[in-house]
Amino acid sequence: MAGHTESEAIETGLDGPLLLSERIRNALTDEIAAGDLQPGTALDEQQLADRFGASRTPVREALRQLAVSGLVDIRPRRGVVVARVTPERVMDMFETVAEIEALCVRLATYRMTPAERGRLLELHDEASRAAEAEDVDAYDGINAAFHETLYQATHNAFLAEQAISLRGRLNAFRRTQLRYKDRLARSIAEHGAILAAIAEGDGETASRRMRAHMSNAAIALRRYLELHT
Amino acid sequence: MAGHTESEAIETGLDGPLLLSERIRNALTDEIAAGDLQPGTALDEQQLADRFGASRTPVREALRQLAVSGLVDIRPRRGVVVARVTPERVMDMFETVAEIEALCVRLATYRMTPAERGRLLELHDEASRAAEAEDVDAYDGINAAFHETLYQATHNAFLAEQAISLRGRLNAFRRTQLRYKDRLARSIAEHGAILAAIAEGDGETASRRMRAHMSNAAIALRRYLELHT
DNA sequence: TCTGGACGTTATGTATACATAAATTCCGAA
DNA sequence: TTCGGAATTTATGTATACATAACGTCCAGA
Repeated sequence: MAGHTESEAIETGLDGPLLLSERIRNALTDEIAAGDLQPGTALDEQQLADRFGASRTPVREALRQLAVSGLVDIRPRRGVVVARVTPERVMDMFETVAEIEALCVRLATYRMTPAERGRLLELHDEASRAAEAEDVDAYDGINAAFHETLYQATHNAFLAEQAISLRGRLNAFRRTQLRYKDRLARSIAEHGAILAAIAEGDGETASRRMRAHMSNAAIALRRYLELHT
Repeated sequence: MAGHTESEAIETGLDGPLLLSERIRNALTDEIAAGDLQPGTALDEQQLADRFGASRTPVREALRQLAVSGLVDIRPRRGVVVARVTPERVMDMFETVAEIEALCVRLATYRMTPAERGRLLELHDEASRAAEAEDVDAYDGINAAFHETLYQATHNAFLAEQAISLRGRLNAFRRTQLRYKDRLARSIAEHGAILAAIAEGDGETASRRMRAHMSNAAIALRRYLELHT
């Protein structure tokens, strides 16, 4: 993929060791995504600087960038906190991602190369095996690859970037959910149905099925949120 | 609108005078969007600091945030330049925005309140009058309001934010284009067709028409790009 | 004249210092 | 004891200073 990603606009990926501010940004992103830094947590600049063995300057830069991504809230002169999102907002995000995914599938159906189609089938097989082995982590990884392959197959680099970015932002808030055993199997089945529609070249059907697929995940998520808040 | 916008995550909009870094960010955003700062232009930190009567620190913060938004490219230790986008990328962006708009219209059709529907019709009338008066600037403003009203009418605050943000990013690159007289009239007609579908509650048709509407604008843009590059 | 490398210059990346607004604490009055 | 406000403290916002990598220049050699 020739297109430059959001992050590449800063990192370039070529110039050897990352800048301090970049390393801090990545670390904080990971920690927020993993839930190590829970929503509402205050982020003290000096404290973070000490932790990373840096001064406040690169820490500040990292925090400002995280704010643009929506991962933290900055209240001028009142500090930075990990963004606290309401369940309604999470559902809004989920619906948005679902619609974007549906959109990507539709475009991808009409534009993907045979190689990309093959890659999707391959990933689907891998996912099935991971599901049978009940290896949830492996499934998660393959699942992400499946979706990202779809994004790339739209042959719209910008859209793919947006989709990846959105998916990442959602991940940051959907903690350790969706580990129900039957959800995994159903997810596989739903992927299969989507692939079938793609194989027939029916982008509209594929799109509808993807929306339903994401919607099912959202319903599971809503149940989770109602239980654990 | 209760939802907090991307930028509000930083500005809050309540705490009186904006931070220096915010003012600089806004100013640079406007200048890039207006084309005063052309793609490829190198942005010297000290120079900008002098211009804004500030030190390098807030300038740097502003530049980092612009990089996350994709308005500038930062190459570590090699400086900041206004993002140079290829025509292909602009077309990718345009297609993405078109699909998002189509998506918004579909959701909005099924969810908008009578008040929102009335507001759309009102804006449509205003736009018609501006078009007849050939007041392009007024039309631009009303047009933006029309689209933003549609975003809000999805009743998905996150999606609305994304749509506004994407539209803004596209604006930043589509210079002083689309001033063909007939394009304006056709744009009005297309809006009318979209509204008609909305009135009938036919979200799918409204969505298709919006996609076509944006596609027409994209075609005009492509012609412009091919001519002026 | 052209190529290549060393040197000097410049701008970025980071650290530190200072100003100021917000939060906290403490004290006095009711 | 409780409430209100002033003083103190703390952390953010900004400025400045320093280290270093990238760039340009200049000169030597072919």
